[in-house]
Amino acid sequence: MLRHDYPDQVCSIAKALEVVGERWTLLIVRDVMNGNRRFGELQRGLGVARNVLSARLQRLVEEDILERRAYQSSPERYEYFLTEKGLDLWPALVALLAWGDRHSPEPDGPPMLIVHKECGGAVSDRGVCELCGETLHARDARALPGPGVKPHKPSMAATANN
Amino acid sequence: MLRHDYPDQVCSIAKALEVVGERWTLLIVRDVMNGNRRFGELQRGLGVARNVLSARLQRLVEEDILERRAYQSSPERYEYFLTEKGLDLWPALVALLAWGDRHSPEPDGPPMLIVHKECGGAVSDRGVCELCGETLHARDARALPGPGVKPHKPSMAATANN
DNA sequence: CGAGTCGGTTGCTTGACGCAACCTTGTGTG
DNA sequence: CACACAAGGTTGCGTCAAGCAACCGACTCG
Repeated sequence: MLRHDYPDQVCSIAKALEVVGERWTLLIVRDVMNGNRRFGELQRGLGVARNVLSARLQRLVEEDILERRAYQSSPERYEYFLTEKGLDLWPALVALLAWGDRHSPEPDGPPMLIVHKECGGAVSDRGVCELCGETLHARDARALPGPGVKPHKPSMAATANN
Repeated sequence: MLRHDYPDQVCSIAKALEVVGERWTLLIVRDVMNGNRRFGELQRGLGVARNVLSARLQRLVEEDILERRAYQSSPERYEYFLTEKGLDLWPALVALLAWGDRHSPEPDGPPMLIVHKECGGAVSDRGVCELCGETLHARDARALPGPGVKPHKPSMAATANN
């Protein structure tokens, strides 16, 4: 994505896409939601160029979608966590995931499942638990590897905690 | 966005973004949903470069998200309509719209409102009517200019029919 | 004391995007 | 009949973001 702004667009969809519409950004948010918090983890998991990942993380921190916290000093090492604003992207991610599952299905089934932590029910494209009917948020759900998953990427199974 | 694919990513979010994650694509879908069906309308409304719009429309037709229909011949002129697959992006657009509204609010209120056609109720970030509680789809809702709207872009008020 | 880890940065190359000009088929205007 | 204009693109070119590999500083481990 070149210039990441959409001038002359007053719509909130456009404003949202100015931030999260850049290449890799939404996938970074997804990975952090799934528990990949460190630069190296994200880089290996996504296969994104390191300089691009660096730029995205910086932008996401600036936009208050991620928070950078040191988890050790000397040398300083950092982890990235989702803020409330970042966690709030969950419904959009769930909607995109459901769309992808519906319209370009894997032969063996979806590679990633979202389930309600509390009752284990599947989560609908609207982020609603299909078992108990509750409207869920990021912290209420968990990602699991689905039947269509290929090997090597266990990170998908992690929990969305902050 | 450079190469629009995300190799090594088996997740359905990544697959969805391979198609609709390109710059302009989701805004084109939004505009078509709002009744802008022609090349010139889309180009003027979005301010996108004509060659890029051309490429996006072609890709969207290939991906079965849009359908290209002639509305006259000699000279042949075309309109673009959403397929079921395209209409099915509605929940994702609504989620992004709601996120944008919540986290980068306009001083005068949201520039675009989504309402349930049948009862006029506001639509939540999950695409659910807040008045009657129904879970909605693209055809059940309509976009209206909101209080924060600036002049010149009446197209937002059009109806989502196919 | 050399290799590896972590979290980046730097420099170079590639290719998507923005812009303006042009094209084709047709209508309307003097 | 010439000319302007509309619609729906296509073409060519310059620029800037993305991809890639190499490097760096601080520290640990064998």
